[in-house]
Amino acid sequence: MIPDSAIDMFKALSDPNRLRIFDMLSRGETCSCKLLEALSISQPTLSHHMGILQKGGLVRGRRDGQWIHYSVDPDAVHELIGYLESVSSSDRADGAEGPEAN
Amino acid sequence: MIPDSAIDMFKALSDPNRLRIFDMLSRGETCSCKLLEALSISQPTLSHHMGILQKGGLVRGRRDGQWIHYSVDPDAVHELIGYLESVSSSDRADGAEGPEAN
DNA sequence: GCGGTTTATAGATGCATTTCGATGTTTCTA
DNA sequence: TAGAAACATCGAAATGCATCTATAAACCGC
Repeated sequence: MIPDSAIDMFKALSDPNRLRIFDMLSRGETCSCKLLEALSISQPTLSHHMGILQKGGLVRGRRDGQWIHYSVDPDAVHELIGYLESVSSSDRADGAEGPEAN
Repeated sequence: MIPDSAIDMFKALSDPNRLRIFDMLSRGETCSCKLLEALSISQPTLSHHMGILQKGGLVRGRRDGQWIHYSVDPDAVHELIGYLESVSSSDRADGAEGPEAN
């Protein structure tokens, strides 16, 4: 079956700015200031995107005083990988019936 | 680096109907008629979605007379898996510098 | 070539999304 | 408690997207 969260995850990664953010975070925990420097978008727009990434579960924020440090949630990424692997394997685990014969 | 095709792939999978189609195709080659039966959308809408899935590279169509049979392209899926695996691993292959220390 | 079937395209419409400036809220420091 | 900095929310504008109907194009059997 398709995980409930898959749509939100794919949607979160389907925007160029968000995918760029995701990619930056994959290199290590990063604060908003660094993201703002790199992305040439406004602060409210960044806040909006971070909300979508967090709602999708792919990214977590850790408050450190005034700043928030964001990082990728590996478990969420692995969940997505697991689903894609189940798709790419020819016989699926949830009621598969193999390739069609027509 | 982010693969050029990643955005198109994520975008292709970020719609409920397209993800459902993708999931159906993962169980084996399927013709449009079956997809139309399962999805309660119009034929032009299905054609639109199949175009997006194919442009993203995730799905291929094979013409057989009047019909077109669609299937998942495993290479494209593996490319996406590869990217996500590079993200979830702590040290990345393309100029990573590890977690921040701040 | 003709009628029938399948697929693609065109045009329109309503909804969602991205983005911004302005403003509010939270948090630390003095 | 005041001020400053970071972040979130609000309201609005612009764009994008999913969906439909109508129509065209491709394909097959006769």
